[in-house]
Amino acid sequence: MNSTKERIFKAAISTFSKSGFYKSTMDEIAESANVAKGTLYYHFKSKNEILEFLIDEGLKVLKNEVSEKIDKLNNAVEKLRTVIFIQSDFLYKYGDFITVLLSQIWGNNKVQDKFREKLYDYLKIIEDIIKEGISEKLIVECDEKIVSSVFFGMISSILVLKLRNKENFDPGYIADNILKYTLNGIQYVK
Amino acid sequence: MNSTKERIFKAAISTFSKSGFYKSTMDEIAESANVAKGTLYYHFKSKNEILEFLIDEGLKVLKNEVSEKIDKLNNAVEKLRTVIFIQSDFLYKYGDFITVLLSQIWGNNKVQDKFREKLYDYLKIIEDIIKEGISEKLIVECDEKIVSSVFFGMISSILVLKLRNKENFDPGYIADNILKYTLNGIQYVK
Amino acid sequence: MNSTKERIFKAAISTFSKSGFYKSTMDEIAESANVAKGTLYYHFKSKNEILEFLIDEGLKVLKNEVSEKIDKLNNAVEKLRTVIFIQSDFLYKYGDFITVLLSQIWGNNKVQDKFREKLYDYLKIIEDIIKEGISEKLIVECDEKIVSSVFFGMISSILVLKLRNKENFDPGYIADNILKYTLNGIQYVK
Amino acid sequence: MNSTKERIFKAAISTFSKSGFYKSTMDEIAESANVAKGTLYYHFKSKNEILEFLIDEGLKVLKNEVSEKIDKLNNAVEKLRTVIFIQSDFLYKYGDFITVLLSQIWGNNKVQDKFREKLYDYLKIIEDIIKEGISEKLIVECDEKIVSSVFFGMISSILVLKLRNKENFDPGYIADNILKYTLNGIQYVK
DNA sequence: GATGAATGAGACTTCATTCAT
DNA sequence: CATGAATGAAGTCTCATTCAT
Repeated sequence: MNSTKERIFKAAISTFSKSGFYKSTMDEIAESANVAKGTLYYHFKSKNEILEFLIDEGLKVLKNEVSEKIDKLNNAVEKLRTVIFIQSDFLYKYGDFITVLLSQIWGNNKVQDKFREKLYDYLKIIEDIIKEGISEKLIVECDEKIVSSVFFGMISSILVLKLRNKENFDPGYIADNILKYTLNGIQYVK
Repeated sequence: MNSTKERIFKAAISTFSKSGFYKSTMDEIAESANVAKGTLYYHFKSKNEILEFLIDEGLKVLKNEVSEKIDKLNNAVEKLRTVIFIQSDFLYKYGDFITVLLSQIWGNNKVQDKFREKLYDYLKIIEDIIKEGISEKLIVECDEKIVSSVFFGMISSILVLKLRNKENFDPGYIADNILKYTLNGIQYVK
Repeated sequence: MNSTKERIFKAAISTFSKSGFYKSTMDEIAESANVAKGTLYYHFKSKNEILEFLIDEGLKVLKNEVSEKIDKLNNAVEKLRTVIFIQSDFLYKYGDFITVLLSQIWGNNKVQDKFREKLYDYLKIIEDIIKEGISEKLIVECDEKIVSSVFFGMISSILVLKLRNKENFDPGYIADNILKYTLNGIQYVK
Repeated sequence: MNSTKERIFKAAISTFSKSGFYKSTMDEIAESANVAKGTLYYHFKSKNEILEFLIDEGLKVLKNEVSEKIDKLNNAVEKLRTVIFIQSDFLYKYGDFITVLLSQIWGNNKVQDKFREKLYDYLKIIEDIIKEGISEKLIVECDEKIVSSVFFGMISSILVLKLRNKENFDPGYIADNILKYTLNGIQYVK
């Protein structure tokens, strides 16, 4: 990615996250990227394509971070621990991207369907870990579709927390706690 | 709420959920409500105000359903069970509303901040249940802000599931499973 | 004029003067008159008709005040003195009406042409006084069309003054001075 | 001012003058300027800003014409003579602009207040001439605020005359006469 | 590669007017 | 006489996109 395109990319994430995709204008993105409006169209076919590119890249980074770290581990519980930590850390580092993602995957039109498909690829990684954990008897028998969705829901949870507690948001603390509840449950057992 | 305003209200939910808030036009809403465009403006000041009204009403219904059922119970675990069930059922019945809500609460502009504030009112109900459970020793010591956010994240989880499995989405089954994992955790204990 | 129509009439003058004819809405007028919007249409055919009625009435009052006072005088200079004083006083009492009038008589469309025609009727009164004064050798030979127009221009002058000096606008002082300059000129003569 | 913006400027004066500011539409202006509607908004933020720009420019030209000619003269009476002549000539050349101006300066809303402020800058030039004339004993002691307002009122007078006598409007004749009456008064002196 | 003036479809909104009550 | 809910034509403005330079 050459430097102009990268500047546009970053400007777009920041702009979309601040104002949302629809309220962001090509003018804003161009200004924020310090290029002329026409330049956006030299690097991207359309505003939609910027969004698509952005979501592709973001999910690619997330998937890579997860895959990389997970491959070195050989215990499903450790892997899930890692997933939770990475998600929390990712949101800490790339909150703007998550904001854009979460604003765009609901709804039933084509673009949103496409984005969700990309998301499912990520969820499959989690599903696989869960299946592995079940067969290893480290995780209880459960519906892996539901559980992987719950893992995704955690991203929403963490973003809600972050937005609620802007000043002191500690991704490590969050991850630790969520992990504990997820593995052990919250019910008190005598 | 007189009948015209109600027709507009319903048309708006359906339209926003189908096309998203920004891609929905006042023309579409008017047509779907079978009124003239001007009539929308007789009952609402602006498109934004329709959205606001819609989110207010939706969250009010959700809060009422939860409060009503919860007040009859006197056990925090039972209450959380109920919350999960209601959330799942609510999403089954009013998926369109949830779609609109989840598309609008991320981001940092004024309107979204306002919507999130309304959401926090709902989360406070859950926080209270958790505090109650902790003091009753039915729930383990935990950070109630995090846990209540996780409970909200479940709404996202369930919507992801519903969108993924359009044909056979069974709110009872989902609720049962999520509840089990939430209370007992997913780690296998010998 | 029954009481409802009169309330509308007064509300219209005040509203038109505050916001101008085009920015005033029937809603505003109705609210200011404390009647329902439909009631306006019971008493007037249209918004334009309200304006027309208002200008007709206003000019009628001005013409009457002038005619009444002038008929008792038998000296053209005294008559002009009276015209100036009445104009100044009228503007003091009915500034809102003058504001509306002065905003509506320029331009070339039909309505404005019509309003100007009504105004010319007033100017003719002044022309006649001037002609009378010339034949009586009280006033120098001059073009009475020009001079009567100048007398009208004074209304603009006085409104400008009033708007500039909101706090202390003294119609008597203004009238005295303008009269002096008009009769004697402003050039210093040895 | 580049050529597109200038075309819009001229189209706007002509359109506003024909139909008045409020009845003129952006469509009309665009068509008259031979540009697309969007182009108007590329060069001006809003319809109001076109009006503002137009009034600024018009008054600037008037002030410049007056200042330029006046600076060469060193006699207050000659200066006033020049003012009257320029006003009359300006109205002959740029009647459309004067029409727009006179339709917009009455009333009490913000925009009109702003326009009047700009007008006062012009009146101050006249005030200064009058003060000068008084100190030179060329002009009688008088209230310069009133007299400068009267000079402005003449613009209204002349426009009334022009509108009344469309076919034969001779700015030189008008100026000569008004000047005579203004300096010497209209009262016959033995 | 980059620019930015120009475009025009289409969005939101306003508001005078109507009409059944 | 009076009301006010409903209308829809028409206006202002936005903005993604194009294209000649």
